[in-house]
Amino acid sequence: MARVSLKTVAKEAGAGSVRPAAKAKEKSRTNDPDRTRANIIEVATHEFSEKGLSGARIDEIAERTRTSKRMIYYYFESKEGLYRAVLEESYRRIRTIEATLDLENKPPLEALAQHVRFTFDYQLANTDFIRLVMVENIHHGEHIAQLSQTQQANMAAIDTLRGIVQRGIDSGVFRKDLNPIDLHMSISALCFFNVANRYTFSTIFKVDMASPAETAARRESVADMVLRFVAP
Amino acid sequence: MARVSLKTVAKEAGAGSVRPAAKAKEKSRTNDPDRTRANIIEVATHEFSEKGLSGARIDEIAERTRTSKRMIYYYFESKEGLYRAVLEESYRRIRTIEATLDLENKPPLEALAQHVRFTFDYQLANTDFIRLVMVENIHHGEHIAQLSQTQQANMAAIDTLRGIVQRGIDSGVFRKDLNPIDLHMSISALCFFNVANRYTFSTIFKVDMASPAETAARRESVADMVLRFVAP
Amino acid sequence: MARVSLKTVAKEAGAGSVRPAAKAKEKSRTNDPDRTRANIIEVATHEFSEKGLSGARIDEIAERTRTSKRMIYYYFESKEGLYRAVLEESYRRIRTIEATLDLENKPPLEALAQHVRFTFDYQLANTDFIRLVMVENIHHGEHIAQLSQTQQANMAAIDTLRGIVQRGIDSGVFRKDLNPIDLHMSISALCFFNVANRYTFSTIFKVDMASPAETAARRESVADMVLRFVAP
Amino acid sequence: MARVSLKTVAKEAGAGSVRPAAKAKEKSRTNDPDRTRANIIEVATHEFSEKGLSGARIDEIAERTRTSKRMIYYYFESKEGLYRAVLEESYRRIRTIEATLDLENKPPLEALAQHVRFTFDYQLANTDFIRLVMVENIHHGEHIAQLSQTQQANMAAIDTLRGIVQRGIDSGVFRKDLNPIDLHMSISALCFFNVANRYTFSTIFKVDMASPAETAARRESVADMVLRFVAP
DNA sequence: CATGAATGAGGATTCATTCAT
DNA sequence: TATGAATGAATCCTCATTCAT
Repeated sequence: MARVSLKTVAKEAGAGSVRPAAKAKEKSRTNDPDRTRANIIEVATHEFSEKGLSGARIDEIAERTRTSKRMIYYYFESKEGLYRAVLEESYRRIRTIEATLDLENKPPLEALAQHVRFTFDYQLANTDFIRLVMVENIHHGEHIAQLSQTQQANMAAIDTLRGIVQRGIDSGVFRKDLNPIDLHMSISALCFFNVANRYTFSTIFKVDMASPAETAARRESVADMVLRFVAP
Repeated sequence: MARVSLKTVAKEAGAGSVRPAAKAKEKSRTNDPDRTRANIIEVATHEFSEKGLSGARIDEIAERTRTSKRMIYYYFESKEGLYRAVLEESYRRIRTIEATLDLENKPPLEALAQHVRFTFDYQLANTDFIRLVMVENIHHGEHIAQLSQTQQANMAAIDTLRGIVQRGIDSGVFRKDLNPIDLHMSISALCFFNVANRYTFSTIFKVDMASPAETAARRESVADMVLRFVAP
Repeated sequence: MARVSLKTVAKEAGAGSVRPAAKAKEKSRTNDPDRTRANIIEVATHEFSEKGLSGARIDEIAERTRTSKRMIYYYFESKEGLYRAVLEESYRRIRTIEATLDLENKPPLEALAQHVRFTFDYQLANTDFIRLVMVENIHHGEHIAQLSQTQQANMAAIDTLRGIVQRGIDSGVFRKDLNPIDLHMSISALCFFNVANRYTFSTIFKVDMASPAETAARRESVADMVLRFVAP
Repeated sequence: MARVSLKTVAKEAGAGSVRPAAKAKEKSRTNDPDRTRANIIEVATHEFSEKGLSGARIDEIAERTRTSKRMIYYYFESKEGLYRAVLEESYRRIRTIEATLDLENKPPLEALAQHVRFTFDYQLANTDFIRLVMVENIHHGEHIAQLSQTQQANMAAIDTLRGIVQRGIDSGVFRKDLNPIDLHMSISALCFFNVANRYTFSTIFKVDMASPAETAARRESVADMVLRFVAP
């Protein structure tokens, strides 16, 4: 069963934003709107994910940016505008990534296992995204609701999954009464928890959920649980 | 298989604080420190869970209280002190509740199913608690870490579960390589997600995760997934 | 020339308030109004002298007291009332002390030297008093002005000094045009500075004005300066 | 013997900040950071000197300013930050002034007399500075200790004095065993007292220490005392 | 496009003082 | 007398946002 290595799911946030000439904080005038925007979003993504929407500070975001506070307002209008842009970009990224995995040609069981492990690894490697989702839920999803249909577009994941499920049922290796959305929710839940509740769980159960050993064991347990769930 | 009804797991927060004579906002001098404290915690629990630590406002909490802002500082010293008290109380409550379920005398499979359904229902009925856990994780668990060992004490749930797992393995109805903590994590993850990620998931997948129908179906799917997971 | 040892001018504040049975903070009910009052004043004297009138906190004073905050208001009515009582008591004490020195029977030069050294040592040993005077001057003397004539009564010091000056002039060892009040002011100024400006002076000139060596040298310099000043 | 007139030592605080067009409280947006900063410091100097660090109110300072409370925090971060800036500026000013007096070319006795009278007059004319020093000592010099070495730099006064003393000893008009720092302390003490303890002393001795007559007489007495002190 | 200065509205916290018992 | 609980009025400080250049 092919494994999707962590390298494959390398941290997405900020990927593509490698700026060779950008020495630490020289705040040189870029005059490249796209880069400026991208830089702000990159910084803001991290800040919002670390401190939440209310906890993040525009001043601090501006400071870690290659540009100034004024530009944040110029491009995003308000703190919430910036937050929405961050949210949108994070969701856009995951959609893009999920679409690149080619699982269509693998046998259903293998495809499902790979999908689960990929999801697990992706979430592990993109804690910023996971935490943004938490933040958004704390805010009752009011900002994601404001994004256009396209922007909040149904994740590619569910389509992939739907395909796998169908092929699995058709070939008789999955049970017939599977609901793809329900299955997706279970997979999400199992993967999400590891990142989202890491701190409280680690504290209460005196384990380090972020350690490689725990992580590896957990990944297999999750995959195992999902595979057992779909078996006829 | 006995079902634990929602009634059984009625919302805990505020239980015991039913004060017959307390008309809305009469703000009379109580001179009953316990009641004052409890009232503040009750209100604050809700505010923090709704808006997060940074998003909640002491002024607003005070306003919804039978007492004044000054009293919050009198009893809890600071916003963070209040938050810690809220966290502690929420955890204390769940520990108490979990300990009351009598699953020891039921056959392992039935006990496990009941435990899963209870967990699912408790979390559903106590969204404040779930959201507080999210909030605390957004804050990197720094406040729960400050509570004493006793206060962050290992949940009763894990002990219950350990017992069930042992009995299940002994009687041959569970597979032998089960890890109670791992199992607990899976159950938590599956139950938690339904409350925690309700908003983003509902928005993206155009379903109402809070609806009774969805909820009931999901509860069974979760129980099913867990039972399949432990099967030999 | 007789020296008044530091022992002779032992710290006044709190003298007489030695309470044998008062173990650290047991807050036993005293039911002895005078002792309660004295205890409050003792504590308050120190607090006001350390932090000033605005800087001192009633809560903190109460806490260091054998009694409670309520008693402070019971006895002194307000923070300012307490401060005035503290001021009054401090001035009363110095008057009492100054009157006990018997310098009348000593030759003028020796008497003056002894008086200067005593003043120097008394101030050194009673920094609380000195600092209270500073505090009162920061507040434009408005509280001492509220004390009755008797309470702000001309210090005994000036009478002693007047006597010495007269005898010195009469016996020809002092010059004739000495003004006792002016002389008193000079003596006060020279002694006061050592305690009052200790911190800024020590910091700027990198010396430790509170050290025994500095102190001893300074005492002699002051005495020398005064004696040279009165010489014919 | 040349006298340094009061005019020469005109109140320093605020010198240079004479702004012809600044009508009382027009609060127009200046966009001149230096002026804004200077204006805040000028006002704060007076407030802190009048009421002490704890007694001064940021609100009140802001109100007397051409700008707003927010700007105080913009430039000085906190009440203590503002206080430190005030302290630093006051010390900077006196250093500057002291350095401008040309006493090097005058005969030692005359130079010393002039130095003493100048010190006396400067302190009299700059009560704000004197009172700030008192305030700082009430706070145990903790803020001056936080200024950099340069900022708390040894006063120019001591260098001047050292030169005079050396010349006086060399020319035989001063006694040989003079210690410049000790002499400086005596001069400071004598001058300081007149301003610092004005209120309590005036109240107790029923004189108006601030009156021109008292002041003039005292200036001469102080000069006299110092000159007698240095005589061989 | 870009920046430092400026701001009003709010937000956490503190304090002297009073009340109920 | 004595005490813990309670309070209103400040008081310090912060934040998202806007203006002048």
